[in-house]
Amino acid sequence: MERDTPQRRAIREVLTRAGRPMSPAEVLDAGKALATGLGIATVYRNLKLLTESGWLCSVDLPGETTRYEVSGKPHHHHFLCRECDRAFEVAEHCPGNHRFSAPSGFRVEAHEVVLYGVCATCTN
Amino acid sequence: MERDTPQRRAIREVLTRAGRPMSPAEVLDAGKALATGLGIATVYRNLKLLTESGWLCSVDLPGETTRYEVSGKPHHHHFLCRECDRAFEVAEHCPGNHRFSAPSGFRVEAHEVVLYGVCATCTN
DNA sequence: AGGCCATCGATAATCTATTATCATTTCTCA
DNA sequence: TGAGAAATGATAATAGATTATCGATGGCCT
Repeated sequence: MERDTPQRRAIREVLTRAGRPMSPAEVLDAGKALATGLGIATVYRNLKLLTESGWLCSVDLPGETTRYEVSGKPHHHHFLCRECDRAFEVAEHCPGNHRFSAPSGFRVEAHEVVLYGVCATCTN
Repeated sequence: MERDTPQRRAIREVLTRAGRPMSPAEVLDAGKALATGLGIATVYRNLKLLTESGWLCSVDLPGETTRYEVSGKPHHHHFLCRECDRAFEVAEHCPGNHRFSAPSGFRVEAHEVVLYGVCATCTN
């Protein structure tokens, strides 16, 4: 059966609080504050488990390591801060799938928009 | 000085003809037809050289290995075929940088749009 | 033609991310 | 409470991409 461990609880807590996609390393760092001695292997194991169970979903950004975010959120895109290298969710204004056209013969089934810039924290 | 070798010529030829971003492995495959015995090290070396000289630019797509395309083209996005895993350029209709808004405090400096689907070749 | 040295090909080495191993700990339920 | 199995942490192993090494080759200039 699936057990309720402090480590697993910490990992879920971290991702819920953050509300943004996090890398395994980020989850480890933040998780240590909630579960002393937390190891990277445990982080990877649980990110995988939680993803398979549907609670998390993976987020790939160009040239970046895979991040994970709590699933079930409405359609949104991502913002990557060039300063702190953190990823954020951007829910506002999506041009919509149909707005992205491709040459004839090409069938567009999905799209991904990544914004780059400086986040609110790093701007100050 | 920089020499004119059959290998380097082949690599440039391949990327020019293709007109789309190619991975080192793709360049190697196609390049072998133009330069017998072409090796992967030579491909990497020249992709690096050509990128540093500005003739090529690198293209990162989510979860994909870095690709390279001839630089100097106007603003465009990329299309990744789920069938053949080839990347293409998509020049048509860009919503424009200003159309992608982010929460207040966030400064958007660039954007990347990646379309996923089935290319014209794989559709048939 | 002759020589220098950029370049080549093969492959070993490196790097980063992720997974496997294994002894130990600790949930969970009877 | 006690046993069994899931979970953990440390770390070795793996995987894929890219770079370094090195002896051999061959452009390019005199």
